[in-house]
Amino acid sequence: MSKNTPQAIRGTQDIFGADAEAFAFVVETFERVRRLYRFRRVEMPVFEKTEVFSRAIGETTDVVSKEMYSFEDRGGESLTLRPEFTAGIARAYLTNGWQQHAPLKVATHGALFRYERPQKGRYRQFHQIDAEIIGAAEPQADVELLAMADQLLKELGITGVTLHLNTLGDADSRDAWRAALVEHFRGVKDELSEDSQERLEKNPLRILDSKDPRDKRFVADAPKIDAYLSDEARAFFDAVTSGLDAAGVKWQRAESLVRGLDYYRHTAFEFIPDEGSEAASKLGSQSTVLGGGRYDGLMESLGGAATPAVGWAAGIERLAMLVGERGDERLEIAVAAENRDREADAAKAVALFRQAGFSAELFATGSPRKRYDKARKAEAAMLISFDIRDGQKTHSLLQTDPAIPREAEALQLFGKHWPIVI
RNA sequence: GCGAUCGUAGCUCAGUUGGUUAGAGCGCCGGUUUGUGGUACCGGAGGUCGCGGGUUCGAACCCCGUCGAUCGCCCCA
Repeated sequence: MSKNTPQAIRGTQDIFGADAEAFAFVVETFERVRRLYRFRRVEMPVFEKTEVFSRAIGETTDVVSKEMYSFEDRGGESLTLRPEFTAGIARAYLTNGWQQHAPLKVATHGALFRYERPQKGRYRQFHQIDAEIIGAAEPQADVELLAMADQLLKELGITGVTLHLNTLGDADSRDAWRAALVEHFRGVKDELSEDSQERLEKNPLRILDSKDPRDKRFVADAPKIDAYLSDEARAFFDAVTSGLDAAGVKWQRAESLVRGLDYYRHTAFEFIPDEGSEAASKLGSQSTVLGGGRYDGLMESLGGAATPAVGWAAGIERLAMLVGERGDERLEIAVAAENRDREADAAKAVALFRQAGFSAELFATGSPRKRYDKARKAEAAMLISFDIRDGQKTHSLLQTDPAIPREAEALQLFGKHWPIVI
């Protein structure tokens, strides 16, 4: 590579080959499943006014305080490349009067941006699929959303991943629990890890899933959310779990699962690879493959009326790492021109096949005597060769197993123009 | 932001305690062989050894810096 060639931006990816096929498979499967659940497709802007994210996600979160790609446009307005979908969708809901469609089920996918150090399963420009139900207060909405996530993972063929489920309660429950946690950990502050001492001020809930052994001792006997749940919050969670059981969605309770963003209430969940599973090793140190929850307070933070909502998002790259190798689709027909004077015929044949809906590839460059071998390496279901031998135009056909559907049709089409010799 | 490992041909990698003009396989291009055949052989193109400085008679190799990649911490999808 010339030193004159600009390099790609750190943390961006040029996805190609098997990785690109796996990526496309994830998106295609998502599109199919979201139609099954009647989620409507939305397309969203890639950037928004910065305040859309800072107000919705929370000023003190890492995402807002240090990971946003923000810049001023020519009018001096602060804009930000979306670090997530939910805030932008909430803004669109309010801006466009989508209340008229409530309860509204929407789905989207695309690129997101976060300024972080890249590592396995983690990029500065990454991609997510996303599903939201807005304007639905009932636990059935949570159940439907989770059932869709569960079915998606199954249809992707992903195993060894389990739904971890928790409730953060309503606003009052969450605040009371938070206060109790702060009190509990403040008593042993000096013995906590440095990170957790900081978390005590910024985000005490996060101490619960600290990996540091110094913290784990105190996490075990920390106050549990269950003791602070209001009757309504408890009934809501019970309805979600029994709904999941009825829908056949396997789940496990994760009392210390909290989600990083400020707007979550009630249901919070993540799909996480089982420890020691193949999925876990494929993902490196990234664990969450799909995560989300209920965000009943978010619309108000953007100046809208209180609107209950639930949603989730999943990293396409992470899912793609779990779906395994997906090669290119098999070439149906390879056409070789083994003589320069047959190149026109070969090109014509390829055009005919393509117009009839067959995938076809032409091999008519480089040394004529090597074109057959090149065509052979394409491993097509059918190989047709044009040549001239002893002054006679010849056509040969090689078929390999398994045969393609419509094989007879392809042969007939070819036979209309050239005699076949087998 | 912090830490560890790594940068040699388009790709995967050799390269001895520092010692002539830097190598292989694959791929690419050409030629020969085979002639219903994924063969074999021959040849060719392609590298300021990431970049900059230092040590040395001499650096791909040692030292410093820098850029990049990978993996981990934090956090997250």
